[in-house]
Amino acid sequence: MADENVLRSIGVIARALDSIANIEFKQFDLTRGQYLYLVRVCEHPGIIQERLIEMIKVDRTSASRVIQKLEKNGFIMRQADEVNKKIKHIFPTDKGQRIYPQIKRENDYSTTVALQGLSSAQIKTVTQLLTKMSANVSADWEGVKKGQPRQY
Amino acid sequence: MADENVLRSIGVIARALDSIANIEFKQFDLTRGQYLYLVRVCEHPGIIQERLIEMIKVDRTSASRVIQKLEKNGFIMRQADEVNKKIKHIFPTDKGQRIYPQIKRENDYSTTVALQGLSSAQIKTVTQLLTKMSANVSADWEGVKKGQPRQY
DNA sequence: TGAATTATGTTGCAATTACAATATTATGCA
DNA sequence: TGCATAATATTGTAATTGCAACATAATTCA
Repeated sequence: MADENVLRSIGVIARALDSIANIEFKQFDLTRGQYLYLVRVCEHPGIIQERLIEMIKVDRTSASRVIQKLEKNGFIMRQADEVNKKIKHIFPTDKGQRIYPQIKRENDYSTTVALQGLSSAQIKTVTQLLTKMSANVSADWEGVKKGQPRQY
Repeated sequence: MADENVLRSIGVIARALDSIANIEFKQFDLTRGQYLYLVRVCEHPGIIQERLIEMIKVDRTSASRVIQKLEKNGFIMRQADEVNKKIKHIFPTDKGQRIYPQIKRENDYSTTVALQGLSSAQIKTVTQLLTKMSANVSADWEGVKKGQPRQY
């Protein structure tokens, strides 16, 4: 079944580029996994933890710890909501914002590498299809994380 | 830059489906990450660790430990090479082989979910493009893992 | 209106992961 | 032919990760 290679390729690309990014961001004092959160916080200042979790599909306990660490190390800061005592808004600090262009640059470079040899039309196609696939798996992830087994 | 969404979608799909798989394989006494190795060993009996590492793009120390654990728990067995004392061939045990159909079934189901709404032509296209992208990032991964910084 | 349920975030604990260093063996080269 | 280099795998260590349980607050519902 050739279709299975879709997910295998996705897994390989994700692991390879994640590993590369973690290694490359060590020079900015970002430890494993931190860049993933920091870049989203920079692009969505004021976001709350729950929205981040939904956006990037990570475990809530991992997110809690990474965000604590990013705050401790001065990359982000958290602000309580004025009305809703349950949520805290996350903002990048100056230090965090200064690193954002490097993360963008690395991400753009990795994208260039990954897309090498693809035409503009193919890039557009693969982008659209992956966006759809991402949306497709989203519901299953939420359900399984909430303890609802998938039936198959 | 819309192109950056390619890698973001890939990351989301990979994390979501990996998390789902780890949760679903707990019932087969497979712990986090183990299914990834076991399925490849079942499909490539006799493979050596180095080849597995290249195939799935994981850290060699992680691979060493996961394989040890899989052996300890009776899913695989290792055999020294007759000629080359440095390599060990990895085979699935009966126990390991019995779980293979379940891993395949889960993987097929996840593929079905991910590809929902895509036509056959689109599936073929995205498969081909992802295979190419996977090959594209492979060289960078090997270089960076060997300590060679990327220039950009 | 008050209890039940859901939402958001955190902590204890144990397992996993990866860096750095190490060990052993095979291969390359002068 | 012997030394240097590369290849394959492992271990010590510390950091990260996720399950299960927990805490607090908001929302739902009878």
